[in-house]
Amino acid sequence: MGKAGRPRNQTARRQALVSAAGRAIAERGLEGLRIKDIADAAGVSQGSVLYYYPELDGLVLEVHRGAVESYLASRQRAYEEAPAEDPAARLRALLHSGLPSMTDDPVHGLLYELHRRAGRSPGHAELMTSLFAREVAIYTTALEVGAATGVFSLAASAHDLAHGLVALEDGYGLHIVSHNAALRPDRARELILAHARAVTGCAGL
Amino acid sequence: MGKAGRPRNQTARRQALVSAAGRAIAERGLEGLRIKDIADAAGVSQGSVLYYYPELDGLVLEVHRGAVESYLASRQRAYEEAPAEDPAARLRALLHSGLPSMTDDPVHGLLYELHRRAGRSPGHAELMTSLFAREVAIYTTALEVGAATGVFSLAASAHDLAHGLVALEDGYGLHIVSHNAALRPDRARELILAHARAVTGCAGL
DNA sequence: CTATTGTTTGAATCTCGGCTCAAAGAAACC
DNA sequence: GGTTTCTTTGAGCCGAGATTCAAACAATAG
Repeated sequence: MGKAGRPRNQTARRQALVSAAGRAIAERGLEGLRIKDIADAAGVSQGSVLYYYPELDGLVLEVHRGAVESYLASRQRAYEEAPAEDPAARLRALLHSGLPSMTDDPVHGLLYELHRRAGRSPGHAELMTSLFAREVAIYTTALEVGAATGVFSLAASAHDLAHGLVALEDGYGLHIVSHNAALRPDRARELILAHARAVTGCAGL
Repeated sequence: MGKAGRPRNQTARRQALVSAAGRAIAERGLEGLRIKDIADAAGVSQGSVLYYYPELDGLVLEVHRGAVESYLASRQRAYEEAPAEDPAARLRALLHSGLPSMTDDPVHGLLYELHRRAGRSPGHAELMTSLFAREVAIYTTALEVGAATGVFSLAASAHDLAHGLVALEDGYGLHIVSHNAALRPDRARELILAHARAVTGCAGL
């Protein structure tokens, strides 16, 4: 009764599809997402897409999950690559990594696009919640380290201040990806930095 | 050569359609918006919707415009209804009017839904830009009055602080309408209030 | 090799919603 | 009454995209 046949190698193909779907969403948005786009981006036929993801929602959720993870990883990296003995520089690097760049930023654009589903889909809401909490955690650490070494003197609890910084980023970021003409990325970055200076009492930021 | 015939009364019908479309969008979102939904909500046939708005985009833009105006009017009202001799109370009222309420807030939900189009449609981007600028203006006034009467001692220019408050609202509001489980409206309100206290140096907030 | 099962394809079908349009209805004017 | 113009309707047409599916193809075991 030995089983035979071609072995499954679904994980590789799935990852390729997730990546392709991410590119397709970034390009045409969630509304215009067509199975054909995903298939083209992945270099396979429409049938294959359905073979692995009979429900497109599952694929989109996977894209969201991947975007959240890679975004968090990139922020963590930005934080850790700054000199550990300079908490101000680390916080600055963190702040810098949290705003969409001048040109249309694919990562941030994708995340905002996917967050739009959160209001109607528990799965996406969960991912957004998790992203927020983990960003807050990174900031909290950064602030606490600065306070412990005497570089920062915090105006409130590190946790509360971290919430504020993340929310500020989200608010400004929303306007930037939405092409608010009155709010250039440089200006937003400067405003956030000024806020951070105020709440940390650290002029060197 | 006297003209004859039924007079046009398009404005009334157009407003009814805009209102109906707003309700339909709030209910099913922009993605699922169907002409039939608008027609049903307005109590007319599909043909009538097309008669007044051959391009649905025009109707959606009108909905956005209306939402922005009525939202700004409601905030201005909240500000002015608070006692003029108490700048702190006025600022508090303003802050209170800027966050989605506990229950799914139809106004904020609609605005966030419409702002999503801004990244791809110049018309919507313009409305979002205008909304932001006018909110900043209201806050700037509120802060300057408080500073002039000695109730506030501002940590930075009123204009910059106003930007921060609006961005904070947008950031927290985004998470609230997206059902971020870790950020209840009460908590967000308290965090914003704390931030306002810090930058105005006004403990009475 | 054959058998067996996993994978891929793309043309055919199905479905939904936008759009057309001819006809009917309504209001003003003669 | 009749005429003219604006308005409304809804059935039917149409296309875009999802979904199905039978057949072809590939890898591995025996």
